[in-house]
Order: sequence, then C-alpha cells, then structure tokens
Amino acid sequence: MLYSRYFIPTVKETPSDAEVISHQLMLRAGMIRKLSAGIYNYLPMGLRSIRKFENIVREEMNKADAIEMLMPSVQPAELWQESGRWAFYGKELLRFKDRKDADFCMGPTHEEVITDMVRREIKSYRQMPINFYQVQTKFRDEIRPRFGLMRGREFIMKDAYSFDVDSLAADKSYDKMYNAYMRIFERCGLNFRAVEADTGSIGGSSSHEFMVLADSGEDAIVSCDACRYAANVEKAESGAPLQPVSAEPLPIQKTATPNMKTIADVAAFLGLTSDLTVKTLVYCSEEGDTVMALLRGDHELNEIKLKNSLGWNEIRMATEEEILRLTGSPIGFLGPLELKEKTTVIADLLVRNMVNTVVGANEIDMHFCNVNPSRDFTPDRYVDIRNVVANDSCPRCHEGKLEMWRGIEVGHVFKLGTKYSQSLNATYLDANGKEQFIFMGCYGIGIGRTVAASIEQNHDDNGIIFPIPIAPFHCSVVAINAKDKGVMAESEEIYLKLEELGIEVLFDDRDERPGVKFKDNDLIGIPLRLVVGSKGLAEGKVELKIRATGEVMSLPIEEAIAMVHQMVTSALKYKE
RNA sequence: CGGUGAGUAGCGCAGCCUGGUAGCGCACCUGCCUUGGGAGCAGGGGGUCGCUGGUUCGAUUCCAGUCUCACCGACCA
Repeated sequence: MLYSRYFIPTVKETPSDAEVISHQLMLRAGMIRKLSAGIYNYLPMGLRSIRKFENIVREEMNKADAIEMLMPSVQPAELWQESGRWAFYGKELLRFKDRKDADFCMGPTHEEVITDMVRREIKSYRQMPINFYQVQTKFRDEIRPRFGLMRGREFIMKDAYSFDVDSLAADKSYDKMYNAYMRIFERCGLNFRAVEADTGSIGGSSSHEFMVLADSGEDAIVSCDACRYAANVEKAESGAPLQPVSAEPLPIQKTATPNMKTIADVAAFLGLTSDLTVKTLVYCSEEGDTVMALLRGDHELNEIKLKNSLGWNEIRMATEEEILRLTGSPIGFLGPLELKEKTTVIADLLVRNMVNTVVGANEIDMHFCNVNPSRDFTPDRYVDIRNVVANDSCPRCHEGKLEMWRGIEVGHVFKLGTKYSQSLNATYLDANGKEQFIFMGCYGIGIGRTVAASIEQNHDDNGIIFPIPIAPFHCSVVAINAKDKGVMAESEEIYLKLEELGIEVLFDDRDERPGVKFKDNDLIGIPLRLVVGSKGLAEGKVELKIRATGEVMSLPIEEAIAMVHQMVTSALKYKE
C-alpha cells in the first residue's frame, strides 16, 4: 500500500474529550472518528486491525467446530416479549416502531433470534451438538458511553451459541469455547485472565469473563497467588475464616454519638477501629420490599451478592424517607435493633462472630455498644454479601492470598442451561422419542474493545505498538527523500519484494521530511520499519527498526527483507 | 436520571464581563528553501460564532428557550 494514496489522517494534538490512552491513540492514529456519542466511523487503519482480530476469532471458532452465520441487527419485539426480556431489559434496549407501528429493537444480543431459528430447524438429538456464531454490529444504549471503542453504544461483537442435548454435553461445548478463547487472546499477545463472573442480564448458571489486565479497566478482579482461582469482584467469594471469639460479651450499652454519622466518625469517637463496628445498609426492590444488610464496618457491600441472595431482579438504596419509616431514625444511626417495621435482615458471614460491636440505635445521635449477634439480635440469614479485598484468603485453596487487578472485559462465556429454550420452547426428540429442552451456552467477544484493550496494553510516548497479529500492516518502508530517484527506486523494489512474500507493507512514499514520517510511523504502531536512505544505500544497506523494542539494525537489503519475512512468519504462526 | 461545564475555521483555543460584524497556534493551498525525529521564509483559502426566538439602530457578545457534547455522581449508613 502506498501511504500517499491511502488514508491515514493522523493528528498531533490529543483530542480534548478522549480520556483513556487507547481512545486518544486511536483518534490520533486515524483509526476511528466519532459520529455521535458512543458511535464511531472505523477508518481504514482501524478497520484493518479489527478485521485482523476478527479473522483470528473466526479461525479459532471454526477450529472449535462453530459455524458462522449472520443474524439481523434489527429484531422484532415479539421474540423479546416471548422470552420476557422486552420488559426486563430496560433502557439499554433501543426500541422503535416501523411504519406499521410494530415494535422493533436494535439487537443488543441475539439469544432470542438464534433460539427462534434453532427451534424451527433443530428437532432431533442427531442434529446436536451444534454451535452457531456471527460477527455482528450490536447496539446497547449505554447510560454513559465513554473511552472510545471501549464502551460504545454501537459495537462489533462476535457471539456464538451452542446447543446440546443435556447438561453434560453443554459443559463440553462450554469447555471447547473456553479453550478457543484462551487461544484467541494468547494469539494476540495479550496479558489476560479468565475469571469467574456473574451472569448479569444474560442469565444462566455459570460464566467466565476474559479480562485484559489494564489500569484503565472498568472491572475489578481478583486472583489467588497460590492456586488458579480468579474472579470478578462482583462474583468473588469471600474465603476469610470466621474470627475466633476473643472477648467476653459485655452488657449492651446505649451511647450518645452526637453527629457521628459515618463509620469512620463513630469508630474514631469511640476510640475503635472500623473493623470492630457494624455498618447497616437498607435496600429496596422494585416492588418496594426492604432489606437491611449488616457488614463489618470496614467492608463494602456487594450489591450483586445481596441481590442474588434475595432473588430480586433489581436493587437500589432506600431513600431517606423509606429509612425513616422503617427505623424511625435518620441515616447515620441505623441498626438491627428496635426497628419500627419488620424487615428482612441479612448479615455478612463475618458479622456472626463479632463480639461487643457497635451498631446504630435507630435514634438520632445514638449507637449501641457491646452488641453481640445472636444474643442481642438475630438476622434472618448470614450470607456472603461483601466485596472481597486484597489479601483475603483464597476461597478455594485457603492457602493463597487474593491479589486485586483492574481488567477490561473482552470476552464472556455463559452456561445458559434451558433458560431460553424453555421460555421460547426450543425442544428436540431424544433417542427414546421423548421431547426435551435444548441446553444452551452463549459466548461473546468484543471485537473493537479487544483492539482497544491491546492498545491500552501496548503503547509508549510515541504511540501505538501493535503486536504483529493485529497490526494494520506488518511492516513499513520509509523512503527518506521522496525527491531522490535512487532512494525511491530502491524503496519501491523492497516494497514489492516484501509484498511478494505475503507481507503487508505500508510504503511511505510521501514527500515529507524524515521526522514527519518517523513520527507518523511510530504513532500508527507498525511493528517493523525499514528505512531507506541515500547514506545507507551507498553501502547497500537499509535500517530495520523494531517498534516494540526500539532495536535498530543496519543490514544489507536482502538480509533485511529475509529478517522481516522471518519475523512476520514466526509471529503469525501460532504454537499449539 | 441528577450535578457541573462547553458549543467560535478540520483540530486545539482566545474574544463575550464592558454590544459596533472575528482572531491565534496547528492543519490545508501556492512558491522558495530544506531532507535521519512533527524545519524555515513569503503569500493565500476557509467561519450562517450550535439552533430558535427576544431586547437593540446594531447581537458571537445581553435575555429566554432548545439541541448537542464532555466531565462528575450512582464505593454509600
């Protein structure tokens, strides 16, 4: 490709509205341009990288016996009403009407559509296992789109759906996809973790997320430093053992705590550390049911765990008025004792063995001291409802400690069970002629997001450092002086030879000063660069620079070509 | 959805308080010069000042409405 005839609109200045590095660099390198909030044009360079990654995904999907197809991005409301998600999905689902006033939506995912197709076509156990996938543009009307391709509203996703005769077979399909995902992200040279995850609005029994480690990641994850346990904090189980009872219970005592509304205030006022107090939170369901959650003072509530333990769809903090009605007290002095109205009380596991702790008295400026669970109050249940923290002991091996990371979710695999096959009535006949529900799994990869995550992980002050498998071009040939006929002729010959070898080359033939060309080539992240100048040519040499390491070699022309060929070939060959 | 802020040339910004018809840097075009890390000189093109209405002799500037965008909040009892 001739740079002068291609389209790479680079910019020197960092656009003011781009916060994270990948967004800034994708804009500066001319890969994307914003059309509207969370909606982007993919310019040629951006598209090339995206296609590269898509094709890696396709290769691995095909290798894992998934079959490519393509479903529509516009979907009829009926299917969503049938599955129950038309009501459940909320505002993220972009809905609209056609000219006949019929309801439609932009597909945020395709479980309904694929299940509908499968229930019409798959009738026998002989037709399974089967797994369909597609690479499709999705639309989710995010509350707050940001970070460029990282959290767009319109985005490209690979999604796959497996169909099996029973749970055991479905587990096999799941494992196959899990392994394919491992290969995909390894092939891209990403530093990532597969972690246990909550299933969220997709539903299902269990799932793993594939997380690219990056400080800018929107998710917190933990991994054990001794065993293989790793999980999203939303899901991570608390493995900390109960503290042994260390003190004699003292008589309960009501104490004035004027204006001490936070745990930190109360603890400081009483001369305690916050882990010796109990914090009380009140939450409500959509229907207005309330629940009181008790946690050790230094811990955070995990809303997802609480929600799941109650079996509620949605959860929100109670308002001041609701709290006043329930406890008779303003915020800051809440506790499980002497409630005005009866409510469910759920305490975190670690609250059970606390001794002589502190809770609010449900009365302004008052707390109870020397409170002892089960003696002074009994929660309805003790459940793990807190967020794990760094250095918690591992819930699996109990030997290691948990480490915390930030991660970007680039892939997610789910075991769906029969959730959708039941709601959409997708059944087959087994070997005994008996009708059974199909077992499903679904598997997503954010295509654009993975490219962004890769940039997040691979860049320096000068710009992007693409790994060869997803770089828009493998190598650039930079002619130092476009007016020097000898340099141009030699550059072109090198360019053609490399292309003949199947290498994707960007030939920078522009009539620009060398500095401009070097800056652009660094910014757009081409992994290998051959510089052709008159001085080097006098000795029959060109310069090979490796973007990632900064390593520079002056080599005879043929050797340089061979070296590039060898480096590209070995980078693209994936070792099993 | 709430809070804050911003919309002026392709990009980044100034001007607005104190109304008189718009400017800077980069980018772009022409010419000269230059060619190993975003050069220099000279000349030039490009703006319904987000949109609608109001006040005024006159509005980018003041007022009202509206649209768009960005940032913050939804880690707390």
